[in-house]
Amino acid sequence: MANQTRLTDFLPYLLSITSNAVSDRIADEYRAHFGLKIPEWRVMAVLGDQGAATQRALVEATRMDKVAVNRACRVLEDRGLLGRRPNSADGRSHHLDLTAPGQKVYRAIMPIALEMEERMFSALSADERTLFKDLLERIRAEAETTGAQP
Amino acid sequence: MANQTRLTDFLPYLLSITSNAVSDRIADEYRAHFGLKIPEWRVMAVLGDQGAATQRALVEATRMDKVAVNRACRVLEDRGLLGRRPNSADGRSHHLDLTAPGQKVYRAIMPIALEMEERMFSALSADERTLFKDLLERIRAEAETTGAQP
DNA sequence: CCAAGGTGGTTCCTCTTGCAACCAATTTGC
DNA sequence: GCAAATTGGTTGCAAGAGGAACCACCTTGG
Repeated sequence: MANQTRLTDFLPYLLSITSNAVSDRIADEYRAHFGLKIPEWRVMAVLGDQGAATQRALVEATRMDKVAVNRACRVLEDRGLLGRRPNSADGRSHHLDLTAPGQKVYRAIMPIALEMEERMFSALSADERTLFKDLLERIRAEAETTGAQP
Repeated sequence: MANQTRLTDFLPYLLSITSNAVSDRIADEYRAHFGLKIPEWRVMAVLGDQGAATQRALVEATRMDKVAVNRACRVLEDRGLLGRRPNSADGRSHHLDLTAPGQKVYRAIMPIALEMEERMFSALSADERTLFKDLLERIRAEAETTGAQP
């Protein structure tokens, strides 16, 4: 076992600084290419992949706060990348979907996103990436089980 | 290869939400037990392990912004957990170190921190943890090489 | 039906975070 | 030995994130 009193050996610390390094790098890229922030990119990714959704559905799909989803949607709507249509089944919400320009941007982003992921994780083999995903999933599941208590 | 157009298959996304889940969980714990935020805890961890240091050294050790370090130190100082002594070698900076009460808190925190890490990563075997650390290191190195350009 | 409670969405406010400008002290170059 | 550049630290500001309160609409129980 390594010296477990060193900050640089704490897994949560390593996880945090690695995640930050990757996020910063990616945020720069999205902003430079498309003027999109990460929340906005996430919303587009879900809509482009799954098609129309309500904000509620987007909150679940992106694991973001509903306020963050709302803001991202409004920005995208203002830029004409996203449209709202009344939800006949529920007057409180709308169906959100990419507009034609939105889909165009989406199709332009995807290759860049994949290429960036490729570059970012080029240090890992295909097997290692699969394993890494699996480890992350298990850690997250564990971290989320012991939730906050009122 | 998995469907690479799903947000939930993107490694940066998985990394981000996992890191957030772990960080939130840990932040709750530190606040509940000691009223410490993560930046403050990191400073204490480094000082407790390495002994006295300047803010500059803490910035490097914790990979936090110098402003974050400064604020964390001031909070700890106000609580009497950390002391400043003039740096005879450089009048601009001070040597910061844990006070006696600070060391007491440090010794109380460490077991809890280790136990929390243990609980959080209990889904992983010892080998998997080592591997996970290694993967994180490689990813971070890669993400940091391609830095921002002016 | 209609009152009470629940839910999607929005706004407001607070707290945190990071950058940029700044001050003081030190080092470097002439 | 002093002006210029550098560095450690501090302050101020502005953007981001998240919580709580709120509105509009829906659902359920009497």
